[in-house]
Amino acid sequence: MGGATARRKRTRRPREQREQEILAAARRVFGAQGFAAGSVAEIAQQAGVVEGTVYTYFATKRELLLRVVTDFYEALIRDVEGGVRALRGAENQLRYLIARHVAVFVEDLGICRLVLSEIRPDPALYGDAVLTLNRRYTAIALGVIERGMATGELRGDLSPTLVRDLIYGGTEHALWRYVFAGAETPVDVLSDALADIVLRGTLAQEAAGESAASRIERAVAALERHAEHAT
Amino acid sequence: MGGATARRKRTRRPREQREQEILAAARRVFGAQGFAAGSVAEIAQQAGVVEGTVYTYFATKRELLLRVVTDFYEALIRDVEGGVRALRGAENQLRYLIARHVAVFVEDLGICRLVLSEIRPDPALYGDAVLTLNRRYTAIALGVIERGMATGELRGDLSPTLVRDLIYGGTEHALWRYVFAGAETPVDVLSDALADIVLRGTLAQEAAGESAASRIERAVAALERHAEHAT
Amino acid sequence: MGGATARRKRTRRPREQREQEILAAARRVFGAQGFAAGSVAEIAQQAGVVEGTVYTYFATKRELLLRVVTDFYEALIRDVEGGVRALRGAENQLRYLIARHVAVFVEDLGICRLVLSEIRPDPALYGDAVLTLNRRYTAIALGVIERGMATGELRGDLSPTLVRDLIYGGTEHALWRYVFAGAETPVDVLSDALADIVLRGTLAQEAAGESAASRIERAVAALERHAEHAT
Amino acid sequence: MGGATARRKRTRRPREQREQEILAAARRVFGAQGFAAGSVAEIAQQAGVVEGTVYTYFATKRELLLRVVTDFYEALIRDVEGGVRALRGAENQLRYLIARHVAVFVEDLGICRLVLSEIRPDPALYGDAVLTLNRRYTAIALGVIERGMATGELRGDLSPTLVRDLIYGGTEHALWRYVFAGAETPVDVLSDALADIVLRGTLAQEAAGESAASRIERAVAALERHAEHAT
DNA sequence: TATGAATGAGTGTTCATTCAT
DNA sequence: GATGAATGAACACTCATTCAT
Repeated sequence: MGGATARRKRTRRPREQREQEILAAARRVFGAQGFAAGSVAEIAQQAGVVEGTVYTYFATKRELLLRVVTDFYEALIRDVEGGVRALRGAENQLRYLIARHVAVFVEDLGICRLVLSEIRPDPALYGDAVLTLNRRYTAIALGVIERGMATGELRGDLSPTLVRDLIYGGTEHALWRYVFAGAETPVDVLSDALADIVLRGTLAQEAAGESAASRIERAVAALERHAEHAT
Repeated sequence: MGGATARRKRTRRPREQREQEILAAARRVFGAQGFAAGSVAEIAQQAGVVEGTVYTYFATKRELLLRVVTDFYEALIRDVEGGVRALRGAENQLRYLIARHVAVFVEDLGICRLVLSEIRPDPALYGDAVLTLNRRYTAIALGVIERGMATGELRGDLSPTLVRDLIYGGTEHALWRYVFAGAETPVDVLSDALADIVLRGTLAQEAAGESAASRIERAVAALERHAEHAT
Repeated sequence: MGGATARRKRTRRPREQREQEILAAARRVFGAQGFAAGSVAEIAQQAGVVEGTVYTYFATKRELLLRVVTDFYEALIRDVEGGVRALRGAENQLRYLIARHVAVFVEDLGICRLVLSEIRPDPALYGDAVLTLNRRYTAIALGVIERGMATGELRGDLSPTLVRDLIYGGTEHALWRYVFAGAETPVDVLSDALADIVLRGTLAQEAAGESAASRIERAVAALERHAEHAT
Repeated sequence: MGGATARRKRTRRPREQREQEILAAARRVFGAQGFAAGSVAEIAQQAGVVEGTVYTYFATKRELLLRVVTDFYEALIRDVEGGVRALRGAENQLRYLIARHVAVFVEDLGICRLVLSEIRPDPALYGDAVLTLNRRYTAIALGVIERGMATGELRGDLSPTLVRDLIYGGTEHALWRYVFAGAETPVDVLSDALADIVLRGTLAQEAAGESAASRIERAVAALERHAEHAT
């Protein structure tokens, strides 16, 4: 009729573009609702296609999920590797890595939750692909730590992998609190505090009267904590 | 044997005992497959009863899950609180807490995975009961840290909650590696190493004491950043 | 122990009395929730016995229902037969029957709804027993009508059964409106109005200027209608 | 035939047609067994589809029911309104309405039973949609009655809604007898007889005109009763 | 006789996947 | 290649009834 009701033009798009639209929709849906709860029907709808079409691009729901996660990880790794290369010194680099990890968690909470809560615990999903990507991602930190130990900037008597686990695990754990509380995450403050613990430890220096600097620092830290709680 | 279908003998047990059998089955099934994937049908089968019977003991699948988790947490808390009371000194107590956390993770991986991956992210499951229990559990570490800071045994310029997050998060992260690798977890070695990092930090001593100047600089910078946020 | 917690004395009651308690509970439950929705479990609980006990008194849920209905009908019939015998004249008796029917509907709405909505439509429930009772009940009206026709007090050219159907059906239909509206039913007014229609019909009298009486009557009826709508 | 399980050929039909097939099946099943007792499984089977297919057309069993009833009512209302328009005079129109009501009850007993016995008593089913339709249907009779009273063709001293209740209620009641007896319903005879009673009443003429005195007495008594209630 | 734990067939509903068009 | 109607197996949950105690 050529009437008002927009008769959807059978949009013929390049295959590549359609695929990206479906991936974007899947990322939104999986991020918001998780893998199990997010339905293929909704992904199709958000991508502006029909359910069956999704299956011409991705053989199964699982495969679609893995592509979403893979794409996410690869962009992240590319980005972080660049960032590390631009810095000098293990401490600087570790502080950057922690800050970046905190930031990505806050920005892409949905995907992070997806990986941690649904993919990682499920052997059927957490296959070689994701495992490899995760290793590549955390290997960045591992490299930094190992080089820091080699140069003597970091203590050499600790397991590098454990240090790395502490960084990522501690970060995630700390972030959950903000997520559950529904509070705005103080990204910078949190990153610094985490880095401090990992780098300097929690034991008081044995040497008494150590330094004016540390006393000032302690005062600042107390100030920060106070401010943190006040907000 | 010989009969086509093993006609279940209708057995009768004290209520308390049946309940425990169902709880044990639920713990196995939920631990192995998770909450969503674990079916009531399988729990019933493993408990040696019929599906309907499960519902005479627990009103919903969710309620059954919560009982499983509650029972688990309460035994754990009782145990850990006793352990901490028996020790003196923050370092000793933290080392014990880390070791115990590692151990429980290894022994009850299924339940831990369940709590971390399914209950915690889902507001419908993560209700007051589990929230309270989780707080009680992590509050043990928090108390140890705060007392350590008060006595001066631990550095007082760190956020106690962050230290706690680092302990639990780092532990969990480190353990996943063994889980995925299917490797036997070296509980003692791992516990000690984690404790070392948290307590002593990763920076080499020279670096830690490097220069008053640089530490003042960093402290001021942090102060500045924080002031920006506050305005 | 003899403790505070009232250890329920194994109440040993005469069989007859237990049966009455169960019947009373069943009447409440079926009346409030209907046959399908009312569960044997709840009836047992309200009767203060255990599910299995119900089945030592009544073989099936259906049988229990039928006893409830039977008891209800028999008391009703006994009562109404007595009432009719005490009156003289078909008109008086019909007015009484209508008023009584309206009243029982209002007082025992639950049971009436049960009979009309669940028993009557279901051949499996509406067996000989209820059918017979219903016939006995409506036969009272039938007898009145037939005797009225025989004496000439009522028009003889109408089907007695149809007149009866009109009385009962019209009453029920009119009452539903109040039930749905949740309004207090004006029992007396409604009874009279129904009786008027059945007895006098709706066609205007052919004879003009018939009577001062009918004009007054009409005015009163209009007044009533007005009041009815105003509340 | 020969095959162990009749492997259903996957057929494809225009959406509209499938929907009608499912609606027809639902009408049969709900009509025969009621809403609660009729299962989606059987509807699907009778429609020649699989259970899941039903849910691609109707979101819930309840929605399917409402469509069945809505479709039924709308066709009925359309038909009856046309019929009334074609006639002149309140008596003629009422006779037509009664006859039509009797006929529809006989033809669509299942649906009528459904509406009266399951939908109307259940607030969850008897929502706005059905309520409105039912009002539209009975409003037709109401309009006829009111117009008849206005023109003086019908007695003006009766409540129009009560007259309507008598028509519909009496009709329904009378019909149950035939239904239970399993007898062929004499539609025409029944319609005429019902109309006679409603229109002319049952009192013999002498009685109807018996005495101005007694009628005045009754009217005054009614007025008194009503005044009591009003205070 | 009374108990109440146990049964098991049944319910409506969901959704990843397939395949005729 | 794209479609979307159709599939079918699975799920949590209910409840009248049975029967070992």
